[in-house]
Amino acid sequence: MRILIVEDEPTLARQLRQTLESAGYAVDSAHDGEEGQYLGETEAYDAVILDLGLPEVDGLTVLDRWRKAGHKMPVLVLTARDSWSDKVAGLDAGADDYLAKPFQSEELIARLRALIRRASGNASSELVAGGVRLDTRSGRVTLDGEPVKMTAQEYKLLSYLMHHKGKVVSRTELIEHIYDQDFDRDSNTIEVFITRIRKKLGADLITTIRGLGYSLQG
Amino acid sequence: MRILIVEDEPTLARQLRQTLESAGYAVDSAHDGEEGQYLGETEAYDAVILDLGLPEVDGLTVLDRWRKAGHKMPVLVLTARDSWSDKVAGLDAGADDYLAKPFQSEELIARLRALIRRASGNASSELVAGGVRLDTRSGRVTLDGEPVKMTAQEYKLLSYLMHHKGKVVSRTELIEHIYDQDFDRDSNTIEVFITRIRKKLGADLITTIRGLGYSLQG
DNA sequence: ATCCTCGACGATCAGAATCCGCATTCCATG
DNA sequence: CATGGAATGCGGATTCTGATCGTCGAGGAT
Repeated sequence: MRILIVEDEPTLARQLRQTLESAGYAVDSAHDGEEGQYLGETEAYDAVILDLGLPEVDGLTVLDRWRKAGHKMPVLVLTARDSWSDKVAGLDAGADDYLAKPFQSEELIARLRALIRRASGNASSELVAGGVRLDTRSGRVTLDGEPVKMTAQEYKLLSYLMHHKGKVVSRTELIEHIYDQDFDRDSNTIEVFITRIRKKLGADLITTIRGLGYSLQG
Repeated sequence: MRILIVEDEPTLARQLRQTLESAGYAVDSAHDGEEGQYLGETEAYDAVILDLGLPEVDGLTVLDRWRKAGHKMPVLVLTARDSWSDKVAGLDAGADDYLAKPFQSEELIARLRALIRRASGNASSELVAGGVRLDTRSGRVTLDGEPVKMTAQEYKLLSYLMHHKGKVVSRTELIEHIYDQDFDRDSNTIEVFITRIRKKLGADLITTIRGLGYSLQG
């Protein structure tokens, strides 16, 4: 999953990035509203963390423009503590959740997870396909009840597929959602990791649709 | 389906081509207005993506000339962000849709699909003929409810026929819309694929009109 | 009018060429 | 040492080509 952070304050931005990366997300960050708006329009994110107090273009404006342009990705808004009006305005402008600063990283991660889950239309934090279960809270994967050890990258790939069960996911889409901005687009890593996942979880789990991409059975 | 890209900026042009090709379109590209105009007049496209800011001949001029010459293919105009006047002028000159740069590839594909669908007079993204259903979004085909596996080329051919249900489609037309510029025009591939499609979906679906081409029942 | 013949066009098949995905190995990094 | 990413060769699926076969229909002969 790939996240965009729009936050001008360098310390907080760095801290956020670290938290998210160690939770297994691919992270891009923007330091002002303009850059944030641009990235949000251009790149494919599974969620955005948006600070409302920004230089150049205000956070609310950015959010509003995204929504008007038809971008539907979940947005988690960061507000100053007890800034009730900000919160209301944010929800009005189309925020999906909000969090008052300061906050604990666990809470951020939890909310983010919930956001992404809701966006993909899943009710529980446990995703199931065939004999495979993936718990997004603990990051554990089991096959027929037996725990399976996954590496970070394998997990990300599998998780994205399971979030989009039934849909045909192109290689490009996978690359866009698993890696951040600068990544060599013609490389066969995706194939390699698909192979590795199949080796661990069985060959039937992931179906290849030749020329289009991969798909997980509903 | 075959698309013409008229875009002078090499990076964007390449990126567009890649996106479209991986979505299964045949792509030609022109790097300035003159070339674009020529191709648009000469070749048969199912849609055109036209950047307004072009060297040599301006995009609007090109569009205007096409329309005056009676070319009716759907045109998706790319405008600079918030360039309201461009948008208005574009729509005046006969653009069918517009998209502000920058944009996400997914959105481009979605709009293109909508454009082509509208042009062929279909309301939904699902095309039906006899017991055969084709969903242009997911790229799946079913016969009497049963999913049928189609190869990329078979799918393209079928899709074109279904978009032009009832009309008699000549072999030349099929070649022009399924392959891009450089393709050997005297080859019997079309016949081969027609045979294969009939084998998968039943012989009655596609009628041969001797000397003219093929046709799908309304 | 009916039948026959011939030519043109379309259908089908088999094999060649090509493309695409897969596995494996290797190297870099931390 | 474990992991992630790059390079390579293999193998099967897909596409294309060329050859052959079948069929339709025009037009002439009866």
